[in-house]
Amino acid sequence: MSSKEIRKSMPLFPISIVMKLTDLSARQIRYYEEHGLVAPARSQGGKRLFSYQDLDILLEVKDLLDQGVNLAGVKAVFKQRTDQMKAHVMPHAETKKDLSDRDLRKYLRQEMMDPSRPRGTLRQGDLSRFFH
DNA sequence: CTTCTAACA
DNA sequence: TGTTAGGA
Repeated sequence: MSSKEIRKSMPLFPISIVMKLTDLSARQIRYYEEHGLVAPARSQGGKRLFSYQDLDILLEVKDLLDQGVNLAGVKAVFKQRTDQMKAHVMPHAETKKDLSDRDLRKYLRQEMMDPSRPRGTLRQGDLSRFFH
């Protein structure tokens, strides 16, 4: 790992700072952590210490949420991204999930707008569940 | 005083 | 998500 990445993952700020920088409530930040979106380090006293990397992730989560994507959608976006990285490092494995963030969101919106799709029915496996 | 977990008039 | 209780 590069020294740059090491610094970006360095545990630096408490939740109060992250709240101001992301405009997210402590409740939301902890909630997103529960869902595995971020994994802040802990101080000896058990307090969360966020890195620039955590901050970056939280800012994007905030952005996606503001755009109407729900938590499942945010997870999908991140998963797609990690899968893409894996495919980059291990080109051999199946090169299926190489969609860009834009393409994925475009696809999801398209599905959501489909008139033939029964509205107001948020069942499991339904793509509309990635939105509001 | 700040943050944490757990829980819900 | 907000809020609150009870601790650390």
